[in-house]
Amino acid sequence: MTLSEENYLKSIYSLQREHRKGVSTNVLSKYLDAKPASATEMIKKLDEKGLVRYQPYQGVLLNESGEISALKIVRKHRLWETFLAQKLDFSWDEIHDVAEQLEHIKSDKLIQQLDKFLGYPKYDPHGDPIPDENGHVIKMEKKRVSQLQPGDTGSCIGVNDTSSSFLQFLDQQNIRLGSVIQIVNFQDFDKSMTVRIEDRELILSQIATENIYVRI
Amino acid sequence: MTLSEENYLKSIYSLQREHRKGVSTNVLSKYLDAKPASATEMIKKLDEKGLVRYQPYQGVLLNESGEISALKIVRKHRLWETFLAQKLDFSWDEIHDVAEQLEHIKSDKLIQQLDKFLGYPKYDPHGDPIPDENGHVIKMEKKRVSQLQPGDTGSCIGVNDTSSSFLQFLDQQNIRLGSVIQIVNFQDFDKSMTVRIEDRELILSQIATENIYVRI
DNA sequence: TATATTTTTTAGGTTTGCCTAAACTTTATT
DNA sequence: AATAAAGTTTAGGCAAACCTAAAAAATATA
Repeated sequence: MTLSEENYLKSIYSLQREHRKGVSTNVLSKYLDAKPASATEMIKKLDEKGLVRYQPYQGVLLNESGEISALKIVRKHRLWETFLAQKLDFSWDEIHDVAEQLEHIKSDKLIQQLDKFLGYPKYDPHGDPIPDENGHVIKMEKKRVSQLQPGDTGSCIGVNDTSSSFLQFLDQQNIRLGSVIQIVNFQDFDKSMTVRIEDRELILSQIATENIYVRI
Repeated sequence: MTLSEENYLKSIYSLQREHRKGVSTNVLSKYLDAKPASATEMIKKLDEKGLVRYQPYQGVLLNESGEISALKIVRKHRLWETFLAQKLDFSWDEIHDVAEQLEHIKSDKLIQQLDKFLGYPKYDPHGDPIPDENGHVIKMEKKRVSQLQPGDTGSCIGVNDTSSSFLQFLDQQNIRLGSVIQIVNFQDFDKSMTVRIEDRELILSQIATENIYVRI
């Protein structure tokens, strides 16, 4: 499997959660920062290889073998993220780009041994579950901070936006994995929230609250 | 720099030790398992980029900036080899292929942190010196076992042949980095040697003695 | 030295993955 | 329902890195 094929599979995997009826060419190409024509081309290739279900104009979804392949890449990505954070002291925002490269290294033994070396972690540094060797993932009940009510409390388990500017913002505000977030109140006019983290209060914009995941 | 360019640079670096007047298209293409025409093409590209000195029909050599680039790749390769051997329990013969992939990952911070994590090693698992950040390498006086005389003693610091069959043979014979090898005697008819390693004697063929490096 | 052999380069082709522009479908609007 | 807008596909190109076959240069041999 080529690097490009792997990237498309992983992208379709991420997008099909929110696009249950099919990931459109447009959405997929935007996600990958490519043109729609390129996406169409690759989708057709993956379809011929039997990794996706695709009807022209109707979007694309992974089939069973495509999902297995995608989960293998996700597993590698999350194990490498864990390695970078735990062993090499990478900060949240520095992790992504490098893991994106490392996930394409081809060696079963490498991943096995890395998993062992890290102590068989269940979650990556963003709080996302790491699929096991057979592609099984722990299902988690994630909520966005924006879905909480004043008075509710949750602990931070991950983010949606992984842009480095957002991750840097979180670092600056001392919001990290496991941080306990309590909703103090909600401003209707701009949908921002005042929250308490550790012993101080701060205001998070709507954009911010929609991009932080918590477990209650 | 593309993956292919990096592979060519690294290959020229390795080959120019033994081909001081210039690495020929033929030698280079064989080393990389490609056709001579492909090598010519890439050499011309590297020449245009100012990384090598090249005269048609006269072979190719790295110039200063090419050497710096090559040493950066060698540094990455050897650090990854060290990681695989020390932290992930890879055996000698399993290391090479994976390091070959890992060496192309682009991230200065990754290499810096990896170096630190490994405790700033000076030598890789094959006994080759790891260039520092500025491309400086420790020069070592390596000898082949075949160059020793009966009575001489050396400690194993590396190998020339890195084929997995040879590395497996060394594993089986318990010859590893740091093993102390003493020459017991030399058979003239087939140029094999009887050597003592730890507390037992064994016979090494000419091929074997030519492919094991020691420091005296 | 002339010729044969080997090595190297050039010319032209292939595949992968991207692109733009034009044609075609689907969806939204009036 | 007809038309406009948006999204998708097709057609034709391009660059990188490989290839084969033929031409050209260097080296070896008679």
